[in-house]
Amino acid sequence: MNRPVYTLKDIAELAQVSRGTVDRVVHGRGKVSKKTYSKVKLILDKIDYKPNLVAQTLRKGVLYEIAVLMPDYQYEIYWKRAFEGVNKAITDYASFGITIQTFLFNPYESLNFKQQYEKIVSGKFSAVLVAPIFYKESLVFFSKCRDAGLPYFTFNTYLEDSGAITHIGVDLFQNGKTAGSLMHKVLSGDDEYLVMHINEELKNSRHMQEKEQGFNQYLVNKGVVADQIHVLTVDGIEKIEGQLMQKLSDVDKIKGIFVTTSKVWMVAKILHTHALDKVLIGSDLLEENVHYLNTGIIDFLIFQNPLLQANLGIQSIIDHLVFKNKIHDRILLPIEIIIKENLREFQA
Amino acid sequence: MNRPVYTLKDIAELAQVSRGTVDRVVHGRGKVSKKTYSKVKLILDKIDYKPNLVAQTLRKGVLYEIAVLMPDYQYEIYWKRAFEGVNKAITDYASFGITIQTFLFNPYESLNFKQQYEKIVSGKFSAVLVAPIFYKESLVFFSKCRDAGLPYFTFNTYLEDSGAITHIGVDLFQNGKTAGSLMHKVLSGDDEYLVMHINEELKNSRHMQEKEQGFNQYLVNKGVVADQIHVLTVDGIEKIEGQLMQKLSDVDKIKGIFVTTSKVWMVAKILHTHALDKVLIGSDLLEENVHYLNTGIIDFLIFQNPLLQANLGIQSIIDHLVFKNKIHDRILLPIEIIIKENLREFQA
DNA sequence: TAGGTATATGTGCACGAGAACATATTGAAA
DNA sequence: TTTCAATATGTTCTCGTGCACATATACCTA
Repeated sequence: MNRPVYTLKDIAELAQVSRGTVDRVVHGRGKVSKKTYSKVKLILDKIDYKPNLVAQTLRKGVLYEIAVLMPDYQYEIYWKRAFEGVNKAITDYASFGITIQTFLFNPYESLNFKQQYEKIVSGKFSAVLVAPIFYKESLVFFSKCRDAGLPYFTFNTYLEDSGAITHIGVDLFQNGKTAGSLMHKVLSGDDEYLVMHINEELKNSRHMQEKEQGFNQYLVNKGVVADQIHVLTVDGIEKIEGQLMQKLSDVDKIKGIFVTTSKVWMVAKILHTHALDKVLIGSDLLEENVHYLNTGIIDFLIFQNPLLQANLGIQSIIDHLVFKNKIHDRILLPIEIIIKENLREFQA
Repeated sequence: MNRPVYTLKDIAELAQVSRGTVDRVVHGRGKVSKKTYSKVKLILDKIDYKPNLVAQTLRKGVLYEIAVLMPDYQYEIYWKRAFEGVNKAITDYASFGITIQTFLFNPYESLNFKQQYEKIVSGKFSAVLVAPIFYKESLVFFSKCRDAGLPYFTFNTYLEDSGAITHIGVDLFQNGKTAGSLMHKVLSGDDEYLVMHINEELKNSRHMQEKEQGFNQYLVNKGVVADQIHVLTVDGIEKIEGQLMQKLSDVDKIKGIFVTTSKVWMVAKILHTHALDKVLIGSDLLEENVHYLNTGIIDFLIFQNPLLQANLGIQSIIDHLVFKNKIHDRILLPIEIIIKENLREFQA
């Protein structure tokens, strides 16, 4: 079953050369005659030599340094969990010679994003994990990484053709479908639906679109007619209450509301003060959302485990660096459905 | 922030003794005078010396050997995922000097369980992870472990006061509450509920009880009266259809069925052949269950990620052995709610 | 006090890889 | 053919631990 493990010494003996020469072939450090090179290379390939990581780490002190570039949770609490995921990875892998350095940026300042990525590009990292929430700036960053020969991995925000080795995230379309399905199970035949976009920031707009489309597609497949699905886009927090109440009084058959962003608690608050009973679905485990889930105003929260995303991101990088595995282009994480009763374990 | 890392050599210099002496103090190998011992020990404590794992692994070849004792999925397909979780851990940690040996037993033969654990007890393992599905036999095993000074961790099946260092599992009561909540959201006021236990094996009975209690408690709290909740215990697969159809014709207000075991697909099959439309909730991602989830007969599956349980089990052991962390007594994993729309990612 | 034996302490090697340094081999020009 | 450089190959030391072995003290007895 298990093939024997060869060391440099073994190979040196097999090839009748010295360890140093084998080492040069392994690392392509030149200074090897063609003849010896091919002789050693042949053996190397046949036995699929993998250097002993432990020895490598002991010798080099540090095996790999990984950079993480993500928003600072001081500005957006959503990122706190992702940060924790990175921290977990830091402690988990420190003893094995892998160090991780975190670069946080203000998610409302693309300039700050640039400042941080400059540090990474000019540093001496083996790979970088990034949450590319700024579209244009990220493309520039990627091209700089390619120039520097720095492998990059993305999480949270998917950019098509980014050139990232692996992306770790969730399928937003499916996320919307999940919301649609849950709501459809709970409501009955001629009830009507409302999709709400609470849109402080343009950078989220694609996210919201995808979710809406998934939501619609599910319902339409189930025979809900387009007239039964309403959309409300609010582009300022102060306008929410007015616009929502207007909509609900215009269309009193609306029985379910799907909020595409994490600001669902604002809707919950409004429903609560007006004593309105609707099926309410939102995203993310913000403290406020959890509160309204517990009080029963929010029925479902859909959760894209940011802690796990970040943690898996690091793991993928290590897989790539250490084990040289060609892994998946895209790792899709579960879309978690959260209700009051299964909330606790997700908060741990 | 980061304290400096001391090596044996550093400490030897600080204490004005040789590396060998420090080594003897660290490992308590005797042959050290009281005076030197306390001198070295003092320094050791002050700087909180932790041996370099990498060097240790290089020197010793293997750092730790971990045994896993769990059912063979050839007999019960549920365990396949757990097995995969263990395998993942094996490949993940192999390079770091941690080897894992798996001992599978027939979950219908307690004798086989004993045979396997004997091998572990008489082996040279550093720790063991066990799914203690046989109550009495497990207690014996635990006491043998304690005698042998072998730390043990449990997963999947929780035994109170087992003496395990950590248990990894899900809260079954909460599992039942989750089912109750989901069903209550979907059904309306005077619909009635049915809890089904499909009980091939006594060993599952406690599981099923806990789930039923959680289910009941939730509904009763919501004002559902006890008369609306029916229970059907089936103790032979061949009797399911007869008993179920009898029940449903007796009580035609039953609109939702909660099956406490993973055999929910059998109920789905029956409902399907009789063209009955009920809200159906069950457990576990068996192939058959997934099929009926996809065809819409099963509405929700509640999932206790066995892969993650096993994987986290190994991780806890490593935390304990390598980092000597005193961690939690009990790790509770999320209760995952699965519908057709978010199924895909859980199967990966 | 010499001799011997416990007991205490110090030293050297191995683990496998990496890299600096040392040595050997080639080839071309004088 | 000699000389020198360029290239090719071999050797040795380092990383931190663990353990076997070597050496050094202390203690006891004749």
